[in-house]
Amino acid sequence: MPDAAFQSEFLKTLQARGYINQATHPEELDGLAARGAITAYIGFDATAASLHVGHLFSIMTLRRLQQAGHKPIVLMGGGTTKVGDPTDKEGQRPLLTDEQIQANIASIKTVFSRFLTFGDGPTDAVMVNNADWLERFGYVQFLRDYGVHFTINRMLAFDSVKLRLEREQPMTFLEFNYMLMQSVDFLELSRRYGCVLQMGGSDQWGNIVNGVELIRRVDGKPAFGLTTPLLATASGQKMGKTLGGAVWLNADLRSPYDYWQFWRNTEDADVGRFMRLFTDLPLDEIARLEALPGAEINEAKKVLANAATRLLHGAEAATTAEAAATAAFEQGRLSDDLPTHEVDRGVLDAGVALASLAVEAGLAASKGEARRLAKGGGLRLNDRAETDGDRLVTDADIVDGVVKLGAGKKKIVLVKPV
RNA sequence: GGGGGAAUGUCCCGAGUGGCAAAGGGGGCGGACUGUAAAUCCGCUGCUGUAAUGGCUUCGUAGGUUCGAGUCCUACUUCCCCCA
Repeated sequence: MPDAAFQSEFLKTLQARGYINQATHPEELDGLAARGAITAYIGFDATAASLHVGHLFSIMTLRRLQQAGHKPIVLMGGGTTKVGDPTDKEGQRPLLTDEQIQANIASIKTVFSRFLTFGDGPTDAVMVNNADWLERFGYVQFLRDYGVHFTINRMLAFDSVKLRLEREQPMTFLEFNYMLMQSVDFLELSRRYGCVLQMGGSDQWGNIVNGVELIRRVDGKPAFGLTTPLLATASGQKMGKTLGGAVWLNADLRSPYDYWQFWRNTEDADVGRFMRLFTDLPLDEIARLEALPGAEINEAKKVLANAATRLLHGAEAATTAEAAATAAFEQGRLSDDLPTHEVDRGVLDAGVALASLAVEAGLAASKGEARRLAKGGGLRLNDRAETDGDRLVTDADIVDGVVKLGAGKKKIVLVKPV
């Protein structure tokens, strides 16, 4: 992106906070956004029961849009999920059934209301499902209406397709059509809502540009695309997977405490960038915090964790999570708000192997793994490393009503007899 | 339609002579050092079980040969390349 001085509040903010990777016709878009409210959308496919931290980038982009006085559209990919986006995947993934997709959409939906204000007002967010139009086309009609606007020559040149071909990996005709469907989505939203902008991750550039061109060609209407940078940590790792699995946004899959911990464990070099992207903290405050020297940067990480958790789970959950973390890590105390696993009192009366208990509590995937963890000194029982995975855990190990299990330094589960 | 090649530890890449739970790497997890950071070093990374030898299940699918099959044979599936 050129360092063009944007006029519109929206683009100024995006640029200042580091959301922009690429944009089509940036000056034109800026002018439009400066003159009045625009409508923009981002699509989300329903491939899992929850979105994860990687999607947060997109969600926050929509939030910025609304904050700047524009109208966001959340597009659920009920139709496109059935086809499967070939982008960045080496192979085709198994096709989901209608029921799975419906269930996923229902589960995903809940998260958006925390970041966006929905309603009927001019800048209220709306949620739509592309199954509403994509599933209504007849094959011949679809080909005649839209197929004529796409050349194979050009489609083959896009990265999503080119990479597959270069790696000699199969790309089915089904997936090949994803690009058309996404383009038609944009056209459809342009017609229904006067949507002029599609945003997305940088891997979506090809898909987005196609939509922009389709609208300009078919309807002669203005249309723009804007992509966000790929989200990676400063040390180059893909973001979103830490401490055992994806960082899901739904609370039932990843507790607020874990979510808080995820942000608390941010690398030093990422703190400023993440605060700009994932919190509403003012820029000058962020600049001050990220400049904290040495270990003081940990204060900034707490601010980040609090702000990010507050956005997703609410202020109360954030406070609770911080208190639990402070107690556990800084004071070595227990807090009821740590993740808890309940067991029958009888189990402890009889005694249960430590390894089994660790598996039950979710600290290890199998007993073998738990044993290895123990042997490596990574399994702790009431804060003492326990190298024997077969050691029986009994009533005698209950301290203050719970047995405290730890895997590594950061994962703690309280086992509570009931 | 004909000919040739390929599918490996359910995270990925990838070596593999009939004795193989299967080299190596990435990733992940754990330990040390630190600041709940990064970098670095060390260990672990199929399930299950013993103090320990063990048992079970894995190399595209299904059969077969063999004391023994990832490795050989047959059929099938999928993919790649060449010819038509």
